[in-house]
Amino acid sequence: MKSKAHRKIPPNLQCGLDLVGEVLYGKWKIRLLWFINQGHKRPSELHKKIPDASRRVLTMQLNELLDHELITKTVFPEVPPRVEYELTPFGQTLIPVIRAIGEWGDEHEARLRGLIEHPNRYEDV
Amino acid sequence: MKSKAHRKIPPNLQCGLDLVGEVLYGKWKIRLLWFINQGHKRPSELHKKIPDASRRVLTMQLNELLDHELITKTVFPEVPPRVEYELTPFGQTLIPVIRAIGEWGDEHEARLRGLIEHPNRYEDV
DNA sequence: TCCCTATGGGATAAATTTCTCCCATATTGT
DNA sequence: ACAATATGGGAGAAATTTATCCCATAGGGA
Repeated sequence: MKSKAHRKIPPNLQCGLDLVGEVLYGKWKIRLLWFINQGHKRPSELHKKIPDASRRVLTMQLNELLDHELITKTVFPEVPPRVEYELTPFGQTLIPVIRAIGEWGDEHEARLRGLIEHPNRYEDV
Repeated sequence: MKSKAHRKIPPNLQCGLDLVGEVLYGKWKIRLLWFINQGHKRPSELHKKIPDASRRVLTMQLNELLDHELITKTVFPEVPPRVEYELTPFGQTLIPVIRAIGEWGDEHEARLRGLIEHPNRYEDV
Protein backbone atom coordinates (compact mmCIF):
# COMPACT_ATOMS: atom_id res chain seq x y z
CA MET A 1 0.00 0.00 0.00
CA LYS A 2 1.02 3.61 0.44
CA SER A 3 1.29 4.62 -3.15
CA LYS A 4 1.30 8.32 -3.53
CA ALA A 5 -2.27 8.53 -2.40
CA HIS A 6 -2.03 10.69 0.71
CA ARG A 7 0.24 13.44 -0.35
CA LYS A 8 -0.29 16.72 1.35
CA ILE A 9 0.66 18.51 -1.81
CA PRO A 10 -1.57 17.27 -4.62
CA PRO A 11 -0.23 17.33 -8.15
CA ASN A 12 -1.71 19.23 -11.03
CA LEU A 13 -2.20 17.30 -14.19
CA GLN A 14 -2.57 19.59 -17.12
CA CYS A 15 -0.56 18.52 -20.11
CA GLY A 16 0.84 15.22 -21.28
CA LEU A 17 4.16 15.97 -19.66
CA ASP A 18 2.51 16.36 -16.27
CA LEU A 19 0.84 13.00 -16.63
CA VAL A 20 4.00 11.24 -17.67
CA GLY A 21 5.75 12.78 -14.72
CA GLU A 22 3.29 11.15 -12.37
CA VAL A 23 4.00 7.64 -13.56
CA LEU A 24 7.63 7.96 -14.60
CA TYR A 25 9.03 10.30 -11.99
CA GLY A 26 10.95 8.12 -9.61
CA LYS A 27 14.66 7.70 -9.48
CA TRP A 28 14.74 4.18 -10.84
CA LYS A 29 11.50 3.67 -12.69
CA ILE A 30 12.77 4.23 -16.18
CA ARG A 31 15.67 1.89 -15.63
CA LEU A 32 13.39 -0.72 -14.12
CA LEU A 33 11.15 -0.64 -17.16
CA TRP A 34 14.16 -0.81 -19.40
CA PHE A 35 15.72 -3.79 -17.72
CA ILE A 36 12.43 -5.61 -17.43
CA ASN A 37 12.01 -5.12 -21.14
CA GLN A 38 15.47 -6.59 -21.64
CA GLY A 39 14.35 -9.74 -19.93
CA HIS A 40 15.55 -9.20 -16.39
CA LYS A 41 12.34 -10.14 -14.74
CA ARG A 42 13.19 -11.10 -11.21
CA PRO A 43 13.68 -8.63 -8.36
CA SER A 44 17.11 -10.03 -7.59
CA GLU A 45 18.21 -9.64 -11.19
CA LEU A 46 16.93 -6.13 -11.29
CA HIS A 47 18.80 -5.33 -8.13
CA LYS A 48 22.00 -6.61 -9.69
CA LYS A 49 21.45 -4.36 -12.66
CA ILE A 50 20.76 -1.38 -10.41
CA PRO A 51 23.00 -1.95 -7.39
CA ASP A 52 22.86 1.69 -6.33
CA ALA A 53 19.26 1.40 -5.30
CA SER A 54 18.32 -0.38 -2.15
CA ARG A 55 16.17 -3.47 -2.47
CA ARG A 56 13.49 -1.59 -0.59
CA VAL A 57 13.17 1.27 -3.03
CA LEU A 58 13.13 -1.00 -5.98
CA THR A 59 10.27 -2.92 -4.46
CA MET A 60 8.41 0.28 -3.81
CA GLN A 61 8.92 1.66 -7.26
CA LEU A 62 7.93 -1.65 -8.79
CA ASN A 63 4.75 -1.42 -6.79
CA GLU A 64 4.04 1.96 -8.23
CA LEU A 65 4.64 0.68 -11.73
CA LEU A 66 2.14 -2.03 -10.91
CA ASP A 67 -0.34 0.56 -9.71
CA HIS A 68 0.03 2.33 -12.99
CA GLU A 69 -0.42 -0.85 -14.97
CA LEU A 70 2.91 -0.60 -16.69
CA ILE A 71 4.04 -3.99 -15.44
CA THR A 72 2.53 -7.22 -14.16
CA LYS A 73 3.76 -9.37 -11.32
CA THR A 74 3.67 -13.12 -11.15
CA VAL A 75 4.39 -14.89 -7.89
CA PHE A 76 5.23 -18.56 -8.32
CA PRO A 77 4.16 -20.69 -5.38
CA GLU A 78 7.62 -21.97 -4.63
CA VAL A 79 10.00 -21.75 -1.76
CA PRO A 80 12.00 -19.63 -1.76
CA PRO A 81 9.55 -17.49 -3.64
CA ARG A 82 10.08 -16.65 -7.26
CA VAL A 83 8.69 -13.49 -8.71
CA GLU A 84 8.64 -12.24 -12.25
CA TYR A 85 7.71 -8.86 -13.53
CA GLU A 86 6.80 -8.21 -17.12
CA LEU A 87 5.73 -5.25 -19.15
CA THR A 88 2.07 -4.91 -19.92
CA PRO A 89 1.12 -3.96 -23.47
CA PHE A 90 0.63 -0.49 -22.08
CA GLY A 91 4.10 -0.53 -20.58
CA GLN A 92 5.53 -1.69 -23.86
CA THR A 93 4.34 1.45 -25.55
CA LEU A 94 6.82 3.30 -23.38
CA ILE A 95 9.83 1.40 -24.61
CA PRO A 96 10.42 3.47 -27.74
CA VAL A 97 10.31 6.57 -25.60
CA ILE A 98 12.77 5.15 -23.10
CA ARG A 99 14.98 3.99 -25.92
CA ALA A 100 15.06 7.53 -27.26
CA ILE A 101 16.10 8.83 -23.86
CA GLY A 102 18.84 6.24 -23.50
CA GLU A 103 20.14 6.86 -26.97
CA TRP A 104 20.42 10.54 -26.32
CA GLY A 105 22.45 9.74 -23.22
CA ASP A 106 24.70 7.38 -25.12
CA GLU A 107 25.26 9.84 -27.92
CA HIS A 108 26.34 12.54 -25.51
CA GLU A 109 28.05 10.32 -23.00
CA ALA A 110 31.43 12.01 -22.96
CA ARG A 111 30.01 15.47 -22.67
CA LEU A 112 27.56 14.48 -19.98
CA ARG A 113 30.23 12.84 -17.90
CA GLY A 114 32.32 15.96 -18.11
CA LEU A 115 29.45 18.20 -17.13
CA ILE A 116 28.37 16.09 -14.24
CA GLU A 117 31.82 15.68 -12.82
CA HIS A 118 32.99 19.25 -13.34
CA PRO A 119 30.00 21.54 -13.07
CA ASN A 120 31.00 25.14 -13.63
CA ARG A 121 28.27 27.66 -14.01
CA TYR A 122 30.50 30.67 -14.33
CA GLU A 123 33.15 29.54 -16.74
CA ASP A 124 33.03 29.28 -20.47
CA VAL A 125 33.87 26.10 -22.26
CA MET B 1 25.69 27.92 -6.23
CA LYS B 2 25.02 24.70 -4.43
CA SER B 3 24.44 22.43 -7.36
CA LYS B 4 24.44 18.82 -6.49
CA ALA B 5 28.13 18.90 -5.72
CA HIS B 6 28.24 17.85 -2.11
CA ARG B 7 25.95 14.90 -1.97
CA LYS B 8 26.73 12.33 0.63
CA ILE B 9 25.49 9.62 -1.63
CA PRO B 10 27.38 9.86 -4.92
CA PRO B 11 25.68 8.66 -8.09
CA ASN B 12 26.90 5.90 -10.31
CA LEU B 13 27.00 6.69 -13.97
CA GLN B 14 27.13 3.58 -16.02
CA CYS B 15 24.78 3.65 -18.97
CA GLY B 16 23.22 6.42 -20.97
CA LEU B 17 20.09 6.30 -18.88
CA ASP B 18 22.09 7.00 -15.73
CA LEU B 19 23.65 10.04 -17.33
CA VAL B 20 20.37 11.41 -18.55
CA GLY B 21 18.96 10.93 -15.10
CA GLU B 22 21.60 13.21 -13.67
CA VAL B 23 20.73 16.15 -15.87
CA LEU B 24 17.02 15.58 -16.36
CA TYR B 25 15.90 14.24 -13.01
CA GLY B 26 14.22 17.10 -11.27
CA LYS B 27 10.55 17.64 -10.90
CA TRP B 28 10.26 20.50 -13.32
CA LYS B 29 13.30 20.33 -15.54
CA ILE B 30 11.69 18.68 -18.50
CA ARG B 31 8.81 21.10 -18.46
CA LEU B 32 11.19 24.04 -18.12
CA LEU B 33 13.11 22.93 -21.18
CA TRP B 34 9.90 22.41 -23.04
CA PHE B 35 8.45 25.80 -22.29
CA ILE B 36 11.73 27.56 -22.92
CA ASN B 37 11.76 25.89 -26.29
CA GLN B 38 8.27 27.17 -26.89
CA GLY B 39 9.51 30.69 -26.42
CA HIS B 40 8.67 31.33 -22.80
CA LYS B 41 12.02 32.73 -21.88
CA ARG B 42 11.52 34.80 -18.78
CA PRO B 43 11.36 33.39 -15.27
CA SER B 44 8.01 35.02 -14.63
CA GLU B 45 6.56 33.51 -17.79
CA LEU B 46 7.86 30.11 -16.87
CA HIS B 47 6.34 30.44 -13.44
CA LYS B 48 2.99 31.21 -15.00
CA LYS B 49 3.27 28.09 -17.12
CA ILE B 50 4.23 26.00 -14.08
CA PRO B 51 2.32 27.57 -11.21
CA ASP B 52 2.62 24.46 -9.05
CA ALA B 53 6.30 25.01 -8.55
CA SER B 54 7.52 27.71 -6.25
CA ARG B 55 9.57 30.47 -7.75
CA ARG B 56 12.48 29.25 -5.68
CA VAL B 57 12.61 25.74 -7.08
CA LEU B 58 12.29 26.94 -10.60
CA THR B 59 15.27 29.20 -10.10
CA MET B 60 17.23 26.34 -8.63
CA GLN B 61 16.38 23.93 -11.38
CA LEU B 62 17.14 26.54 -14.00
CA ASN B 63 20.54 26.93 -12.37
CA GLU B 64 21.14 23.23 -12.69
CA LEU B 65 20.16 23.33 -16.34
CA LEU B 66 22.69 26.11 -16.71
CA ASP B 67 25.33 24.01 -14.99
CA HIS B 68 24.64 21.27 -17.46
CA GLU B 69 24.84 23.64 -20.40
CA LEU B 70 21.36 22.90 -21.58
CA ILE B 71 20.30 26.55 -21.39
CA THR B 72 21.89 29.99 -21.40
CA LYS B 73 20.92 32.95 -19.30
CA THR B 74 20.96 36.56 -20.36
CA VAL B 75 20.54 39.30 -17.80
CA PHE B 76 19.58 42.63 -19.27
CA PRO B 77 20.91 45.59 -17.31
CA GLU B 78 17.53 47.11 -16.68
CA VAL B 79 15.42 47.89 -13.68
CA PRO B 80 13.48 45.95 -12.80
CA PRO B 81 15.78 43.24 -14.12
CA ARG B 82 14.89 41.27 -17.20
CA VAL B 83 16.22 37.79 -17.66
CA GLU B 84 15.92 35.45 -20.59
CA TYR B 85 16.77 31.82 -20.80
CA GLU B 86 17.33 30.02 -24.06
CA LEU B 87 18.23 26.54 -25.11
CA THR B 88 21.81 25.91 -26.10
CA PRO B 89 22.40 23.84 -29.24
CA PHE B 90 23.09 21.00 -26.85
CA GLY B 91 19.79 21.56 -25.09
CA GLN B 92 18.02 21.65 -28.42
CA THR B 93 19.07 18.10 -29.11
CA LEU B 94 16.85 17.11 -26.20
CA ILE B 95 13.71 18.57 -27.68
CA PRO B 96 12.82 15.59 -29.89
CA VAL B 97 13.21 13.34 -26.87
CA ILE B 98 11.01 15.54 -24.74
CA ARG B 99 8.50 15.75 -27.54
CA ALA B 100 8.34 11.98 -27.64
CA ILE B 101 7.67 11.87 -23.92
CA GLY B 102 4.95 14.46 -24.13
CA GLU B 103 3.30 12.79 -27.08
CA TRP B 104 3.15 9.51 -25.23
CA GLY B 105 1.45 11.32 -22.38
CA ASP B 106 -1.02 12.98 -24.71
CA GLU B 107 -1.84 9.74 -26.49
CA HIS B 108 -2.63 8.00 -23.23
CA GLU B 109 -4.10 10.94 -21.43
CA ALA B 110 -7.43 9.43 -20.49
CA ARG B 111 -5.93 6.21 -19.24
CA LEU B 112 -3.24 7.99 -17.28
CA ARG B 113 -5.72 10.26 -15.60
CA GLY B 114 -7.75 7.29 -14.53
CA LEU B 115 -4.77 5.43 -13.18
CA ILE B 116 -3.43 8.36 -11.27
CA GLU B 117 -6.73 9.28 -9.72
CA HIS B 118 -7.88 5.75 -8.90
CA PRO B 119 -4.84 3.64 -8.18
CA ASN B 120 -5.84 0.10 -7.33
CA ARG B 121 -3.14 -2.49 -7.15
CA TYR B 122 -5.38 -5.29 -6.05
CA GLU B 123 -8.36 -4.93 -8.30
CA ASP B 124 -8.80 -5.88 -11.90
CA VAL B 125 -9.85 -3.34 -14.44
C1' DT C 1 8.88 59.29 0.64
C1' DC C 2 6.80 54.88 -0.28
C1' DC C 3 5.27 51.29 -3.24
C1' DC C 4 5.67 48.58 -7.38
C1' DT C 5 8.47 46.22 -10.68
C1' DA C 6 11.30 41.16 -11.78
C1' DT C 7 14.69 38.55 -10.17
C1' DG C 8 18.01 35.98 -7.05
C1' DG C 9 19.16 33.81 -3.13
C1' DG C 10 19.71 33.00 2.29
C1' DA C 11 17.52 30.64 6.15
C1' DT C 12 14.60 27.48 8.08
C1' DA C 13 10.63 24.46 8.16
C1' DA C 14 7.98 20.95 5.98
C1' DA C 15 7.37 17.18 2.86
C1' DT C 16 9.10 13.44 0.49
C1' DT C 17 12.26 9.95 -0.74
C1' DT C 18 15.63 6.65 0.36
C1' DC C 19 18.47 3.86 3.51
C1' DT C 20 19.25 0.43 6.99
C1' DC C 21 17.96 -2.97 10.04
C1' DC C 22 14.98 -6.61 11.08
C1' DC C 23 11.30 -10.15 10.85
C1' DA C 24 8.55 -13.65 8.30
C1' DT C 25 7.93 -17.57 4.93
C1' DA C 26 8.65 -23.04 3.79
C1' DT C 27 11.81 -26.16 1.82
C1' DT C 28 16.34 -28.13 0.82
C1' DG C 29 21.02 -29.18 2.20
C1' DT C 30 24.48 -29.56 5.92
C1' DA D 1 18.41 -28.39 14.49
C1' DC D 2 19.96 -24.78 11.72
C1' DA D 3 21.64 -22.05 7.84
C1' DA D 4 20.52 -20.56 3.25
C1' DT D 5 17.30 -19.24 -0.20
C1' DA D 6 14.20 -14.89 -2.62
C1' DT D 7 11.00 -11.84 -1.56
C1' DG D 8 7.98 -8.33 0.92
C1' DG D 9 7.21 -5.03 4.06
C1' DG D 10 7.33 -2.43 8.94
C1' DA D 11 9.90 1.11 11.59
C1' DG D 12 12.75 4.82 12.30
C1' DA D 13 16.72 7.45 10.84
C1' DA D 14 19.10 9.94 7.29
C1' DA D 15 19.31 12.44 3.03
C1' DT D 16 17.28 15.19 -0.26
C1' DT D 17 13.92 18.13 -2.25
C1' DT D 18 10.55 21.67 -1.96
C1' DA D 19 7.96 25.40 0.30
C1' DT D 20 7.77 29.79 2.81
C1' DC D 21 9.28 33.94 4.31
C1' DC D 22 12.10 37.72 3.83
C1' DC D 23 15.68 40.89 2.12
C1' DA D 24 18.12 43.32 -1.70
C1' DT D 25 18.32 45.96 -6.20
C1' DA D 26 17.22 51.00 -8.70
C1' DG D 27 14.12 53.63 -11.24
C1' DG D 28 9.26 55.33 -12.20
C1' DG D 29 4.89 56.80 -10.43
C1' DA D 30 1.51 58.12 -6.65
